[in-house]
Amino acid sequence: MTRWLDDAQMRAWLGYRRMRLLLDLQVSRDLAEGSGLSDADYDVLSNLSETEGHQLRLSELSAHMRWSKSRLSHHLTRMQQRGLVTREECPSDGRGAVILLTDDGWRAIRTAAPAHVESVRRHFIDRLTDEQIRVLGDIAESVIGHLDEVPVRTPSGEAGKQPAEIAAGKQPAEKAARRQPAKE
Amino acid sequence: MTRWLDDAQMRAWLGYRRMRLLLDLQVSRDLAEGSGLSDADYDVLSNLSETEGHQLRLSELSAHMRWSKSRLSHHLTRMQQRGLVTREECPSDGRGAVILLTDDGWRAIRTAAPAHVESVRRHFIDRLTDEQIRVLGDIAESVIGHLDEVPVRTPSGEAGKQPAEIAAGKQPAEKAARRQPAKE
DNA sequence: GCACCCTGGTTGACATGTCAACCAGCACTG
DNA sequence: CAGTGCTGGTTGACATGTCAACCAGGGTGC
Repeated sequence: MTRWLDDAQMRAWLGYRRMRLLLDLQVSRDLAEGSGLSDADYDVLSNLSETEGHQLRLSELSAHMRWSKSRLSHHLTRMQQRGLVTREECPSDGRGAVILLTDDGWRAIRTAAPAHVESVRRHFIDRLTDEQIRVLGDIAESVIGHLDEVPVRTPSGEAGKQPAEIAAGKQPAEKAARRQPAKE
Repeated sequence: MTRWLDDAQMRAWLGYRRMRLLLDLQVSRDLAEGSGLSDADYDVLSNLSETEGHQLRLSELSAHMRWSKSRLSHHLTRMQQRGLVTREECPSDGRGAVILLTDDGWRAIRTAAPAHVESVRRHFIDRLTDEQIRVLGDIAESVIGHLDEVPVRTPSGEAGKQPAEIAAGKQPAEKAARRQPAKE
């Protein structure tokens, strides 16, 4: 006996789906036009830019982004060809790969960030009330909290490794303390 | 002078991004495992299933889904090979293509729907309070209302053709009035 | 040190999405 | 009804993502 959704639930779900469709489309388009970076590029750069030394093991990056290693590896190859990142051997683990943000990569994301935040504001943040922003934060926290427990689908174990942290701003860092633009 | 996001705004934006990442991943995985349908398949079938006669012009479908005609055409070719839909000439316009839901397609979505709603509930709806659901509906409405005005990016005009409608449940229809599972 | 297995990462084949070129059919003009 | 141009849709080339196979290096037991 299926428990279908009632009107309000349907409105929320369909609304979410459509918002997602339109919002992400618009924001990535703005990003790409303004900086030549794709959504995925920005995420990668943003994660790297936040770390100590602008570098991260491939596996750490993939775990945090929830990307498969394969996907990340492929994507890094392309970003590497564009000079945004480089790969280096890992000193402590012969198999490992350390991903390094290049100067160009660092410059790219710092340049892209302002317009990106502006875009996020225009299409999203500035359309919401403070109250809505607060509630949305709560909603995301609940949903994420639940899903983060679901192990990442891997053949054998290695389950829920990610900290339950939700935030962790993502931006060219620097501007210190107050986190900035970012995305996922 | 960039107006960076403050803490609450950052929490909402990053939360949204991460929720999106995890939630959509989980829901599509459930869907695929349970029914062999991809997210995209489900959307297409769902839109067709709601129409009079289970058919739609390709262009109407693409406009409503906000997919490019190219993408839709490619996807339909694959779905056609799997017997979920068929293409027919349009009687009123020699160039046109009418997309038809096949019996198999209809059966496929009706079969998939219950588990899909269940999945949406488990990972999303049931984790939220009524209040949160209401506010999320409002949020989506605002954001979508704004974005729907932005014309679909096409070489020449044909701008904002889509009705500003947000909802329009998406489900195997039938169960009449009260709309059901669905997804964008 | 060796057998054995697990882990980190890469790779190739294939699925899916994007972009631009293309083509046939409607529509308007003269 | 020829000329012109726009529209609906398809196609091929290429970008991106997924999946499974593979491989080298690390870790453990002996």
